[in-house]
Amino acid sequence: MTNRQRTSSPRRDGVTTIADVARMAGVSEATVSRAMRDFPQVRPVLRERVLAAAAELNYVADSNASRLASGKTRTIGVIAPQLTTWYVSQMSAGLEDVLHAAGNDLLVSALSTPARRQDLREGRARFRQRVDALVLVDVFVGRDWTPPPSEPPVIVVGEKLDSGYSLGIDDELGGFLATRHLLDLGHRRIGLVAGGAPESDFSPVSEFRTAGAARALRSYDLEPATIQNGLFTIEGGRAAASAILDMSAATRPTAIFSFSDEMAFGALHAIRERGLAVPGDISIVGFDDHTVSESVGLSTVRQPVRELGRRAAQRALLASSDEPFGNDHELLPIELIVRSSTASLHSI
Amino acid sequence: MTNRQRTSSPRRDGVTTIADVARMAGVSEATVSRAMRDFPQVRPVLRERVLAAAAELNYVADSNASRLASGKTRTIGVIAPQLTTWYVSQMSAGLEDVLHAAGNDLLVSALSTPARRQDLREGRARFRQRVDALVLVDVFVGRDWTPPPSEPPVIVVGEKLDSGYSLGIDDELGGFLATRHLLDLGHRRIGLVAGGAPESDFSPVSEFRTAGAARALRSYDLEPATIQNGLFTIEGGRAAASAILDMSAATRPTAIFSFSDEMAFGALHAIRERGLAVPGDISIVGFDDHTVSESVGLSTVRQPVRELGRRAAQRALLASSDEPFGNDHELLPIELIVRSSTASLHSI
DNA sequence: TTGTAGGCGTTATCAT
DNA sequence: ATGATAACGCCTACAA
Repeated sequence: MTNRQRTSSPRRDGVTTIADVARMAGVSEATVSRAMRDFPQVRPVLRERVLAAAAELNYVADSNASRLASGKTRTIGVIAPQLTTWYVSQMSAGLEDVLHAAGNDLLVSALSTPARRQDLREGRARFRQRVDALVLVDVFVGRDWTPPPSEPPVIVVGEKLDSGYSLGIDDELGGFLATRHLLDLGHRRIGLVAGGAPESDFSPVSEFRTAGAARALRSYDLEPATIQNGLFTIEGGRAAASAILDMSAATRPTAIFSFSDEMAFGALHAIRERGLAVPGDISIVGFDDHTVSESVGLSTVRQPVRELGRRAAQRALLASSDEPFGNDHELLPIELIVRSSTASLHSI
Repeated sequence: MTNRQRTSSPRRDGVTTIADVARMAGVSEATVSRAMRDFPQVRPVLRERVLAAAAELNYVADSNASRLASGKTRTIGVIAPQLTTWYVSQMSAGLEDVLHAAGNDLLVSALSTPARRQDLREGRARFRQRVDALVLVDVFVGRDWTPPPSEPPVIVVGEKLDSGYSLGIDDELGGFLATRHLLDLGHRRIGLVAGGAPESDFSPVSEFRTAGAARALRSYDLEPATIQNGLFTIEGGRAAASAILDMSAATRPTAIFSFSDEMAFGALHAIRERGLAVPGDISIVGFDDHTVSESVGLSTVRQPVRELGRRAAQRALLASSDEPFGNDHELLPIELIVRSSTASLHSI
């Protein structure tokens, strides 16, 4: 006997369900479901009636229920080491730009410890089964990594993957451009402020920028005067610059290439603290084109971070659909921006 | 006849369900559910067996299903006008700090248009039925606003609500402190760079900071020399400062109080573009203590943004539980930080 | 074009 | 302490 006559009022306080709308519109739940999702086959009359009823009742589909039933979450997750860096916040904004337009949500998480990174590698990711795709920003999984099959598709930003989808910029080229700029200005002793987690080695990003710098220097038969780890933080940049400024006058660089603008801000601080002038006493070029860089006149290599976020989102959306998942590494263009923090060595 | 014998293999590719674990551990689904959630009543032996099976099968509960069944999403949403500001990214980091520790997720969204703000006011919020609580950052709903009953509980950051829970800082005091600092240095013509959306009036934040500035000025029988809208962006700050610098020498302020550090960065740029020096020709004090402010020597009023985020998260968690929802406005301390962008008028 | 009804995977209620 | 089993609210074959 199937007369389990549904209690007509929703159990939970005042939340209207699809059944309420169906009743009010005088159609079946299926029709409501279809009408709400703009399925073409519903007759305009009915669609109208359903929409009106839904509006009247202030109805929205319970996303958990839809997800359970459909198997799609309409949610993309983003994971980054820290949420406070300029880079990550630009990236998130770019992601949100397109995800929101596509009716998807953005779930964010910081990946603080290396242990958690390990989890990720092994398929115990944070957002497992909660997202249709995962965007990894500056979480360096290793280029040979392949997401476990139990995981949602992954888009990696900032590292080139052998297989799978990744995107970023040409870091080697960026390192080359920044360094050549300094060489063109006559600098021959150039210090590098690289970045990476304290326990780990440098990040792949740093590796490539360093390689690019080395390539530029090689044409003059030179090597970096020093390489410091600035941890990609302002404070780290300051410490790194301090160490550089502590070098003896004979070996101290006349120019610094900082692998992020934020580290360059810290370096500028250290330099000024010592009463030195930029670019009078020392030149400095950054990387990113941080929103503040123009204001402080920092020469830098601009990368289109927000656009990177948008592309990543588009790719994530694609990956979350049934589309066959492409395998490639997309590169966005970068550009050297010369401002007032770099000057000819001879003009000093 | 109820012999709808469950197909024993999961329908979707390779995803293990609670049934798989139950079978492997030789217990019921209910026990698996309880063991996984650390319910006290499960015998240690069984718990072990379940956990082992779960680990073996790499099982994690499908969150949509749990949510549907339990009615709790274990997710908090945050909505802000833009995601790229320093303030919002600090806030998000603070939220994530505590949410993650509590096993909750963070859903983020930008609230770009005023229309959407209207939606929010009327209970058509973006994350309706997707989150256990909503944190509104700098989304000014009006102090008399009360969330519609159909909505999740709301925590408002940056605006004091008559009823409901809100938190922030004493903006009036902040405005007072910054302005008194300039007055103490001998400045008498002080320009304000306020903020607010282009179409709307100033934000409540700006209102209060302006009021604080006015109070400080009043003790000298003064008024602001000018008030410009810098839109809380770097570029807006630059434009606002330009407008101020265009004033005739007789009326041009000798000091600027910018309602955010980011606008101050833009202002610094505008000032230096004209070949003017800070603080030699003009003093400037900001608001926030942006991460970069120390590097550029900007005097400012520090507010503990990340901590604000943490508190908001704690409150959101509380609100999402069954706890009765407190009604108050929590204020966090602020502090004037004097650096090198402000100097005595007479030392010029 | 619309309705019927059987899942989706988990939690919660009730027995035992 | 454990096990059945009915929700939870929606979607999607399939039938009409």
